Amino acid sequence: MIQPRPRTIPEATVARLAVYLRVLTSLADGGRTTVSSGELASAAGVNPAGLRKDLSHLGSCGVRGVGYDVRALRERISRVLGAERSRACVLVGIGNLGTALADYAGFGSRGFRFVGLFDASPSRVGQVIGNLAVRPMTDLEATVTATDASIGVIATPADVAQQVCDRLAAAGVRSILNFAPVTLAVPEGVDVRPVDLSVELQVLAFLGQQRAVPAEEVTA
Amino acid sequence: MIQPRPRTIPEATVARLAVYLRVLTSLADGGRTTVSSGELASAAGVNPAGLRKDLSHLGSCGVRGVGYDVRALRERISRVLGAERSRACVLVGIGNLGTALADYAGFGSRGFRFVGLFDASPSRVGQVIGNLAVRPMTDLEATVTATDASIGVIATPADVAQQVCDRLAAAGVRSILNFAPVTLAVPEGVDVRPVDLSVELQVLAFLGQQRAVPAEEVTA
DNA sequence: ACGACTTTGTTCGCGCGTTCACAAGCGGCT
DNA sequence: AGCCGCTTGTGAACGCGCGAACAAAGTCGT
Repeated sequence: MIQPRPRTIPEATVARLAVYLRVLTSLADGGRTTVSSGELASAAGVNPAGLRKDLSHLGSCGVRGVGYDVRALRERISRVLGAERSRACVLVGIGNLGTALADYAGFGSRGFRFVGLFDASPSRVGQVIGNLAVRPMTDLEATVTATDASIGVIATPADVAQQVCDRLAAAGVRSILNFAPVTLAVPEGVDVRPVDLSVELQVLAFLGQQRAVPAEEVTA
Repeated sequence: MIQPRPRTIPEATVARLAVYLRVLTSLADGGRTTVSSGELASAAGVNPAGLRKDLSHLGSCGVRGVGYDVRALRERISRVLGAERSRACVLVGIGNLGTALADYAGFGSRGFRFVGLFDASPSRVGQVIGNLAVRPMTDLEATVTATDASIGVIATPADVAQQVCDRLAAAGVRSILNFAPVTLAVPEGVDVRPVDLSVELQVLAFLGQQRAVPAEEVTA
């Protein structure tokens, strides 16, 4: 009875689990103690059957005829995602976006804590955000090593993102969240998750325009 | 010769097309005139065959034995995505994140222009970002109507995001990019694209942790 | 205590997206 | 002009994720 579950959870499911976790926390704050899959699915914007399948990946935790215990489910998802252990993150590029990220309280409650903020501009160095002072780029490697940070966030201009990425990877960071509008090249064993705001907007715009034209198609 | 192509492009392909567009622009700026699929795929971080299939959705545009003409391909993708026409966007919530979005020059070059910045806080109203002044929330509907804005960006705190969303939808906005960590409910015909930074971080952290444990699995 | 209702957990079938592999086509060289 | 090598475009197989339908199970009412 060592490994009752397959150990592999689809990436799409993981992303949804994080959403469920958010919704469950909100429900718990509202005083709810149990939820049905239908209700939770509606709150998360997904299909009820899919939600149950997602939850089945982490073993049975619901009660038939009743639903899920909000607190217990939250606890279990939190454990599976590893959100209970605090993860050290470093953030490079303290512009408006970097400041927003450093300031965002939502990270702390999800198990992420910034242990270093870095910027190349001397005018930014020394500035305090949250309860952390911005440090010069020269301190990057030492901080990563000292804090054993496993996650790096890149919020720099595009033209320096690759070299920042190289330094992070060389320092031992294995996971990188990249907000710069470039595709990063990384060595084997490091994964990058790109978040490109222009891409998001363009997809959105395209879907909107595609939804608008079918009238023309009918005329053909 | 009315509709030589199927008219429907998979959403995943659209997202990648936006990336190709970015890479092509970068290549054009570097003076390149032609690229092979392999080269472009490597620069975009995807499989060469997949890239060719993606490109095939918009008709043949490459030359066999040579590759793709950088400028022509860029032009065609740009046209398909509708990036040539300027789209009016409104942005609600001018905190650090909102300021970062309003300031980001990359949107303009991709066919998006902000026509209104809104914030509930009187202290923010009047502040000028880019070349636009922040306006009070009361002006929201009038601005959307007057500019025929089709895209709304929500960068507000979570607790007001839903009501902002409702107002945008009621005013005629059909596409919404949501940075607030909540799942928005929208009427039929409106689509929302959520960008939740906590979710991104959690997925990244989970993949990293999942990659770290298989050693334990070997012992079993 | 028994029956019926509610809700979970799972299994099946479908459609999509991705990947590999091959044929067609074009340029360059002789 | 003809051949060769390179690259595109497409067809087919594979795998995965998604959605719907069914059986198990537990609770509430009588």
